[in-house]
Amino acid sequence: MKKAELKQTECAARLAAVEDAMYVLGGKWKLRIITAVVSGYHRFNELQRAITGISARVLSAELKSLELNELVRREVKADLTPVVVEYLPTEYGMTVKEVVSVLGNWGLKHKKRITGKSAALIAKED
Amino acid sequence: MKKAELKQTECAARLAAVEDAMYVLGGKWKLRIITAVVSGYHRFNELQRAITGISARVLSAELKSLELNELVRREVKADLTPVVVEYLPTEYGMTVKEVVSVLGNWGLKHKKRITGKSAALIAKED
DNA sequence: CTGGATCCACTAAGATACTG
DNA sequence: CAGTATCTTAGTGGATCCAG
Repeated sequence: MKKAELKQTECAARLAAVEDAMYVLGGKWKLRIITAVVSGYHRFNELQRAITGISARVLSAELKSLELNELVRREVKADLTPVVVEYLPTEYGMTVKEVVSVLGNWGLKHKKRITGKSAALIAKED
Repeated sequence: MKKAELKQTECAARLAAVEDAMYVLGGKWKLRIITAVVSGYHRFNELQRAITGISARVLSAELKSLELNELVRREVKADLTPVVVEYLPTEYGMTVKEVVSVLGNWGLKHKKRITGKSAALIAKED
């Protein structure tokens, strides 16, 4: 395999990794939910109130996904009624902070660059 | 405004910035296209061949979006037939490299962590 | 060759109602 | 309280044909 081909392969692998990350963290709600959990909202209905606009259905699905990826931890506090369920942050979940930070910084810079210059962020009413 | 409220505001602003970034870079194709352009594919059909699976419609739309955000530059080489159009990387487009890098690293680590442990990246056949 | 136009399929997500 | 079930809607992307 030649050098150029190696480069191609590396590049594809990087892209695949990026897509994995997007798959786990992307979408409309995942980061919001992680943030909320980290911020101290632990109960289901608490989260639904904190995250304006999310439906129970979606919140439920997203929490399951985050739990599978070990970004939050689900803990049943009692098996008597009323059942108390808590979603707690994991130490691993904290590792997304760096990602969020870099992404956020770029987004901020980009907005400054583009705002007023054109309608680039158009159709995404700020 | 109290300290806690300030924190909330900051947090919301960060999230908004992250979402802006996601909006500009996210989706199925944007990063792929940027990568392809940076890698030396400049013509429309060249890009379509390089990016396996993309349709002309989507490529066209994505390129417009990227151009609006100044991540690629569209240049018409001749106004005679056959018209030659080139999509070129901008220096600004290079600033996404850091983002891609961080995202990619996290994605890679995450895959290693999760693979085999569960079906977490499930339904996303690798 | 470079796309625009049209039509269609798929999926994410909203609304609402309901169960243990 | 903590979800699930069902229905519906909106956005995204694919396929195909067509025009400059």
